[in-house]
Amino acid sequence: MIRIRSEPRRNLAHEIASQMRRDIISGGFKPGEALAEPALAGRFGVSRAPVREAMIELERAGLVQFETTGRTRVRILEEKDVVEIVEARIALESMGARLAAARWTDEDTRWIERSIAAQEKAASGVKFSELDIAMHEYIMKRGGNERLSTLWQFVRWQFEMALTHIHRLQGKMAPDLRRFSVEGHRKVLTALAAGRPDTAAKVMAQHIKDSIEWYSPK
Amino acid sequence: MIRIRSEPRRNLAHEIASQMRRDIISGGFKPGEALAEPALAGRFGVSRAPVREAMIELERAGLVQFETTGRTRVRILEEKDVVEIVEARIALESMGARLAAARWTDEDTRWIERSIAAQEKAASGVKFSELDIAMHEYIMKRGGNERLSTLWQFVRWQFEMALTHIHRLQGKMAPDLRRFSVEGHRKVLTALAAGRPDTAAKVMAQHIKDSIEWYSPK
DNA sequence: TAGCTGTGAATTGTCGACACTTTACCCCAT
DNA sequence: ATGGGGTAAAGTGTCGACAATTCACAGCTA
Repeated sequence: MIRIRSEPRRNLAHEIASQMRRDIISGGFKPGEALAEPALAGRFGVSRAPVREAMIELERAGLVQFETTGRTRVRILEEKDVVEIVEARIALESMGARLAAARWTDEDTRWIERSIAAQEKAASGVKFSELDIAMHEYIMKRGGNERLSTLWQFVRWQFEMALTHIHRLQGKMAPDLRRFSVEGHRKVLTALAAGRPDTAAKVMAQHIKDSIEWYSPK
Repeated sequence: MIRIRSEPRRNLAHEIASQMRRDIISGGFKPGEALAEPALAGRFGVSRAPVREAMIELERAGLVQFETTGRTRVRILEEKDVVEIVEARIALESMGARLAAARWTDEDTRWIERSIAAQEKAASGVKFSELDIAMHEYIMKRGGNERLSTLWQFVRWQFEMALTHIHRLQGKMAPDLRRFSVEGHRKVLTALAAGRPDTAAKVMAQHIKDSIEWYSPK
């Protein structure tokens, strides 16, 4: 297994940040919703100190925004934000794929093949998205650049948050998207397995660009 | 002028984080040095609460690292880290230049030309580096993607921190680097002014790759 | 009814305190 | 000298408190 960070500081703040992150991404907290520290402290059964620290983590991850008055709200994602998130993904993942291609092994190929197989059998759109993201994460980590992976995590969470709303807005995922997306994954794998950095970067960029257009058809 | 964020939350924590960031980048705190909260609180004349919050900001920016025991130390940058930082810069700035090329105006061209002129007249290597970074920052912001700019800021600070040590290690900056670097800037400007996204991305990547090799000659 | 205003309630920013953990150092045995 | 153990000092994680600020809302005015 691949570990990205040595060990995060294990304290209540980090615990709370992780839980809140999951809740925000899954839509448990709605965009624009105010996050008052006393309420959250009560919810988690702690004092305000760890809650405040958790909010800073979430703000840095872009899931939450501070107002000039000090209030904290769940970040609101608009059309423009989704474009930004995808552009950031392309920037980071192109480089990630480029680096990964130079270090790719047969074991990596097998991992991706298993993932693709699972994607094809995924029972739901949500499950498919999880497998999709997990595969992209694997490639990013495989690139071996911890900073790139860390930056990518931030974008990934914002992307997942956006995905939750797109799903809610558009109902079910377009059925063809999955087939189309898997096709893209196969192309990426081919480039990676061939050890072609330039090709891998280009194919990955195209794959991300393609798949997002299924969500927001212009 | 271009603003990236609406307004940061104005509190002591943010103030302290900014000051500490400057001090760490400039080498006032040495890599590996322990940052004890009581000492910092005394130094800034505040309690530990805002100091703790500032530390979280700095950790997210990668300038500081938490140990599993809770202690905070100034991050130590090794050879491998510099490579990672440069790769991250290439990923982000290629995309930044790509986006900027699509929105470039004559006014932007004039801004860069003024910057290049100043670079040629820069009295010291440090001053040159400042102008260099400022120019790269301008292009990033000009890309119009706030997330990309925010991520870039993190990498930028780490890069500046690394630069401080390289300067200290190698003494003065290689005199030819400046001429060489300015040459790269001119190529970037040409691609931007021509409104060629692909070219701008490629030239920017090459420029960053080139300029770093001057620092760490293999 | 619509808009303004004042007042009470809620929230933030910061502080000092305390228990628990980690570190540093001294002393002793070898 | 050197290494181990124990103890004091220092540091972290969390808490509750308080002043200052912001918000919500009822009541008043036009």
